[in-house]
Amino acid sequence: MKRDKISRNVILRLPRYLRYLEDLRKNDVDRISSGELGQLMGITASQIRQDLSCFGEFGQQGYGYNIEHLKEELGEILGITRPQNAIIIGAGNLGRALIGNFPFERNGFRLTGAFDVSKVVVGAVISGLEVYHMDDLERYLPKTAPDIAILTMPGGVANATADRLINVGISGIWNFTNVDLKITDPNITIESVHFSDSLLTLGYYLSANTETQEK
Amino acid sequence: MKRDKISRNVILRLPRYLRYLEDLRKNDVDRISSGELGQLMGITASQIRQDLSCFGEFGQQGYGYNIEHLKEELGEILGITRPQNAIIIGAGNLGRALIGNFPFERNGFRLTGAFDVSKVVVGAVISGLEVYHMDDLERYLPKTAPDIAILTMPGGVANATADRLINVGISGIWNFTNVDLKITDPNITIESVHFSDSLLTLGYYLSANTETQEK
DNA sequence: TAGATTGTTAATCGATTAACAATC
DNA sequence: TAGATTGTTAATCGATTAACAATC
Repeated sequence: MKRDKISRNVILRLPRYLRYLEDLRKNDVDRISSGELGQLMGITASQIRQDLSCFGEFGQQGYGYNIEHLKEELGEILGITRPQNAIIIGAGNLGRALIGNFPFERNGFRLTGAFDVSKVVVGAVISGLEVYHMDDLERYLPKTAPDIAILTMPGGVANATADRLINVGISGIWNFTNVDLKITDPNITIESVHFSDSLLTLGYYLSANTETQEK
Repeated sequence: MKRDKISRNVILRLPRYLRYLEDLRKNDVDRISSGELGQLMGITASQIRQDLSCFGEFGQQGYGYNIEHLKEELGEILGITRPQNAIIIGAGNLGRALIGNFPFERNGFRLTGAFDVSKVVVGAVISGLEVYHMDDLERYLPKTAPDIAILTMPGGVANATADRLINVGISGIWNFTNVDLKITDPNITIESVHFSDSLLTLGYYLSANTETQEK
């Protein structure tokens, strides 16, 4: 597959496609045309067809797309069918929120362990998941067998922790700290969720709107 | 200001600029050229100068940018200096994580209340913030005076809740639910943090990498 | 079959990068 | 002053949209 050349913009739209398809299936809709889906999502039919054509031919002329089928193809592309193990570093409020509520399985991941440095949480079991001490990372490698790590600890130690995790063989990081990880290895995939970047953006548009109204 | 035409791509980079400038200030750096900053951030000097020129002239030929000054200008643009009131809807794990740990003040917001529907949390005080019942939203409007609402409740009720909040005068939403809010009013600003979209993206790149290696 | 809709090629639009005169 | 670096205009690159032949 010539996945190398597919632009990030396309990739970022795939999960949204999947969400809409899941919704449609829940409402017992069987098929949809790119035109209808585009209307639903607020984008052009062209864009949908272009995006999907990066990965194969999933539709049928005169019919559109079979939703169940397309949903499965997208799931395949996004790796949902090949679950990866994840460990979570930092069992504070955010870590616990993810452990307790986030549907990892439905997104192609499996939580196999949590790590922290605080004596208050180490040894605890949160929603069935054991919390180990960060010092024991290596000891629990056979048990946790992590493919990726989720960083929910303070940003100050994020880069040092990331380096350590990469050293033990992790290949991806889901980064919730408010720092850009300085990783040079191109084989390590990093996805960041920057809460404050998002909120600042909201702040910008709020201010911009206010100014417009004042005129 | 002709803010209307500024592309979203530019806006999304502003918080990142601000983060780097704050870091530099912490390290007692006073000035920086677009070339140096670009190197640091992994983007071109041209892009930085283009982005900033949307908002004004903050640099000086032959010198570069005064970091403290630019930092303040960006803060101004992002509205940090005009704090907005925020209420949080949903005092579950994620809500509590935000209440307890997120630096709202530094990002131009002030938490004035939390709302939930569960008897377990209503009436509680979390990190100094009172949790009211969602039924009492209107009653606490004078006290909370919200400009925006943060949605951390289940996705199923997100759209109904958003409508209700807009009815009581909110002008922005920071959406953590995994649904696209169906809001038609163009004066309402919505910023979403879609955890699972982000994780699915990570899953895609992990799969793509594996395939490449297998070749 | 006729109508609908795909996948894909071409045209357009917008965003990023390069270049450079202005000037600190 | 000479060197450095800006803000901005022009050139390039990439992404989105439009168009259409192929075909279910």
